[in-house]
Amino acid sequence: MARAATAQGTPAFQRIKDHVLGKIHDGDWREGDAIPTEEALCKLFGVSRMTANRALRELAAEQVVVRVQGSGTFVAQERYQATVVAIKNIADEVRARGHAHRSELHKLERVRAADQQVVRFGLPPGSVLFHSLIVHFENDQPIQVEDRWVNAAVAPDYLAQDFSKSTPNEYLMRAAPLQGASYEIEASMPPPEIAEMLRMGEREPCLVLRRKTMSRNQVASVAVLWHPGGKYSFSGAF
Amino acid sequence: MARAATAQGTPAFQRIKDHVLGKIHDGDWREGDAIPTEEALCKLFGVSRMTANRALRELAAEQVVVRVQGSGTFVAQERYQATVVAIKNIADEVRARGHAHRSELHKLERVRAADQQVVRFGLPPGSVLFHSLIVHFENDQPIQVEDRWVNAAVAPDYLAQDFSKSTPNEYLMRAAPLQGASYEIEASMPPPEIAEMLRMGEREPCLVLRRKTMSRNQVASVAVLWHPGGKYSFSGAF
DNA sequence: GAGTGGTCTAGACCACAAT
DNA sequence: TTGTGGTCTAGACCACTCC
Repeated sequence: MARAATAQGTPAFQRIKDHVLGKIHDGDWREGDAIPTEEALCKLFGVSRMTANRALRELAAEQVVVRVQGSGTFVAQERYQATVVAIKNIADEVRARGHAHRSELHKLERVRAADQQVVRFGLPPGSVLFHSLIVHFENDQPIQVEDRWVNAAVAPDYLAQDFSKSTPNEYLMRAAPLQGASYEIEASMPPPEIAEMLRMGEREPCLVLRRKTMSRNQVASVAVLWHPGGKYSFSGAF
Repeated sequence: MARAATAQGTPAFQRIKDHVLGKIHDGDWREGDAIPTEEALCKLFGVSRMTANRALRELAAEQVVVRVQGSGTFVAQERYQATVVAIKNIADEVRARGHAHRSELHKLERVRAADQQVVRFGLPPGSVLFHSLIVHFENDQPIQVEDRWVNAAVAPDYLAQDFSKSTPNEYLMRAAPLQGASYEIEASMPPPEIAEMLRMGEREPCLVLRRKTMSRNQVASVAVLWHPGGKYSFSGAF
């Protein structure tokens, strides 16, 4: 009987999954090894093929195994663990801590894509972009400078938003369904303007998040988020 | 017929998923709305219940919908997007860039848990910990100081490893199956010893990753990873 | 009690891989 | 040609929710 009897109430597909996970964890089946076919598991557990199939299909979705039609099912390569930083709307994040959020709008303008932006957005030169610069405060302490360029084709009403009431993030999430994003996190010394907006000392570094978001197969927005190094960190768990 | 005919070859369960995703994307079905029952989808698409069930079950696994037994299937709350930073073994990462990796071992010692460590590890005071301090190089440029404390109960052979040949990461992955981790990313000025090991200038900041890993329901390891701000960043996409 | 999802069966046909 | 996975059917019984 496969493995020590699992709880009675456990569904059959789950018992099969547990069996396979156990074998892999115990080292009986290693990376690249073929594991029993659906047919074999049917006999071993006395279930129909659909049930064995569901177990293996779910393990494949979880990247525990790899399935090759016509060939078999194999133990997948060990996955690298991933740390997850949730991208939150900063206003929600601050309020979730029970603090007051407010923001100051420093710039809100329409610009023609210059060379640098053209590269980042992958747009024809001369396309219209919107540019905003906003400082976010938590209990009247500045915690983020949000320097953002927005593709006008994706979010045409950007300039009409009231960014004292909502954040660009909130508007963009509504206007441009997020398709994907890429980002980079780095530590760097802020230029004097940024340092001043964040009321930082001369020798304090910033934690910088650069993020590019995609919507409708175009770059929707490029944001550079500056945070005072000593007061802000990204954290998470998995 | 539900929605514009999808490609002929598309499996029925996928066509149903696409239909539901389309309705949600178009705003026809909003957060919390009930969506058609399995029965209804069976009729709409002319399929058996197992097929409609698979479509909805997979959407539930993807957190697009929430299913409540006895009640119905509902559009899930919008998820916050998550950025993913892969935790890689730094040696692999460097080699993947086609560069040479080497490391220098500065410390490798057995210590008794002092107050600070006791808190982080949740261990009884006086427990045994191992401590290592290693500098990692990419093409002879220092790119990371790895300051690590390891729970001796989880990885008893830590001191016997040859860290010129493998990294603590590699050893720990083998010795202590990873259960979970929490981390924090911040920007800060390095203390002079760290700055010297990374050959950094006086006013350059570090990108610091603090990570706690769990194994067998205990804290396995606490690592503080210092990187030169200008030369190193975390990046990813989703 | 009626409606809904959770699970399962015993077949079936197909596409693809290895031989 | 044989074995494998990919998909699907037309039923079934059960647990749970809501009325």
